[in-house]
Amino acid sequence: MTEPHQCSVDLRLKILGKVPFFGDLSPADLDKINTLFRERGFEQDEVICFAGDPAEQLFVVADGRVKLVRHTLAGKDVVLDILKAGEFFGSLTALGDDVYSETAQAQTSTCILTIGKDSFCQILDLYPPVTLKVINIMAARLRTAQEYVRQLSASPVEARIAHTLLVLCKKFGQATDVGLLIQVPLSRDDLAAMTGTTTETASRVMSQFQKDGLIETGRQWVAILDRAGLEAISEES
Amino acid sequence: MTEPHQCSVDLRLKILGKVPFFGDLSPADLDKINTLFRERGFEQDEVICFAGDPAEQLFVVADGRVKLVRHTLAGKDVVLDILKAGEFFGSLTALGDDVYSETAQAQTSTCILTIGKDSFCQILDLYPPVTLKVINIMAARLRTAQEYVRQLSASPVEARIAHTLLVLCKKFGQATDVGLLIQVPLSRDDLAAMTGTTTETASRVMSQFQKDGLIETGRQWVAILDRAGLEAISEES
DNA sequence: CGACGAATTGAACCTATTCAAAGGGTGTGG
DNA sequence: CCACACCCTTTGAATAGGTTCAATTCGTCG
Repeated sequence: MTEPHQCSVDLRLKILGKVPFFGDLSPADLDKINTLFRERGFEQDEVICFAGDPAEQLFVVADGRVKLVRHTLAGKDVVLDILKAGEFFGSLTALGDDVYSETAQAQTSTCILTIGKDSFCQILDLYPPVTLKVINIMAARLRTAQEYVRQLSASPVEARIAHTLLVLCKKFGQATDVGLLIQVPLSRDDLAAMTGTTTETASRVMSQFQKDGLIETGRQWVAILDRAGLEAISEES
Repeated sequence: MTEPHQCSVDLRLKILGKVPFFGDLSPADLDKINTLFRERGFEQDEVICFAGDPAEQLFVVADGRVKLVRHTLAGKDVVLDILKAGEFFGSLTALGDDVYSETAQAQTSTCILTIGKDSFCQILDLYPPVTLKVINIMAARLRTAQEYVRQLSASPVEARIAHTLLVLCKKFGQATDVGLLIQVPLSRDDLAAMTGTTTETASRVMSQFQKDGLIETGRQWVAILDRAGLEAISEES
């Protein structure tokens, strides 16, 4: 059931074209770049790379969902982001004795394209506009992380969960007859790890949201009914 | 007393050479780049750029300390970082409808070098290695921000304050006869805003640390006496 | 249908916040 | 040079928001 994904060559090209920093390249260039990537499939819950391992690869999600996690000594994990097709993770440091700073785990069955950091540097050399885009994306991610910090510092749990739901909705939302369904298997545990709280508290808040008619939710799924309502809560404090 | 700083041309070149992404350039190149920068002085507490303003400049700290702050609706500020000479902030997005995501405030009297984002893009065009370095620095900052997130999510106040003191010590510490003195005017308010807590709690924790012989502290200053002790606390949880 | 993992709910507990008031160092003006 | 005022800091007591631990219910997959 959860067989590792495989992608056709066509799909690979399409995915690489969707990667933000390759978007503007010609098909010929994309084709050349494509040859530098290898492909690997991962089953659900399988770990793609471990925090602390030497960082030698850059990964691009071709299909599926990937969860970026930081571990703590006490075993309380923190989920930093959930990625979809076209997004990348792993080593972005051209050189240095670096290790992966977070663990990447397949949240669904997944297909990943990988490239060695040397090859990636070659690409940057060959296509300067790509480099600029990479900087822009890094800047955007930095801003997101800082916004995350602000929320953790200053907002109560309710607001953080509401905000997280909205972010997920924007990224993974799909209109259905039960509202905007978030296309990610999302447990209370995951949600807690994304908002810096506990499973129980996440559950309580979600129950309340459901009672208030803001969302519809069940085992590993969430649908948003009232975006404006969630926005109001997310701005509390 | 708190006159805006001015820098000599020599100092400017020295500072620009210290900026991580210009470090490897030849003196001639540095000189050329220098002409693209303007200089501005700021007094203590003066705001250099406001969060929300159109982001058109990149700033480099030439002298002094600069505090990066995010504001919340409730007026509870969050301090994201404190910068010293050679560090940069402001617009790093080459293009787009962007605004500054945080307010930058002079924590001491300060000299700042500024460059328009177009000029900065020119530099990136001319010196590809600079671009790579920028990516590396962005990656490092992203990692730092994510570590910050992890701490806020998973560690108690004591650990976060201990950790912050260690980070500041590493960056601003100077050996004196009262221990490693942190060369930044640091109020309990600032510390609270850096660790996502309140002034009162920060004060209590600092008092306890002092009682335990870990630090020596007073009005707007801190010295570290026992690094290992703080490290032990920062790893709690 | 049965069993396991996920989600819910309750109650006690605890950390950190809030509100309030008092103490101290610094720098300024008389 | 001293005194006052201001701001930073400290401390206390009450409160609240969230955690923890434990038990139960629910949903989904095999």
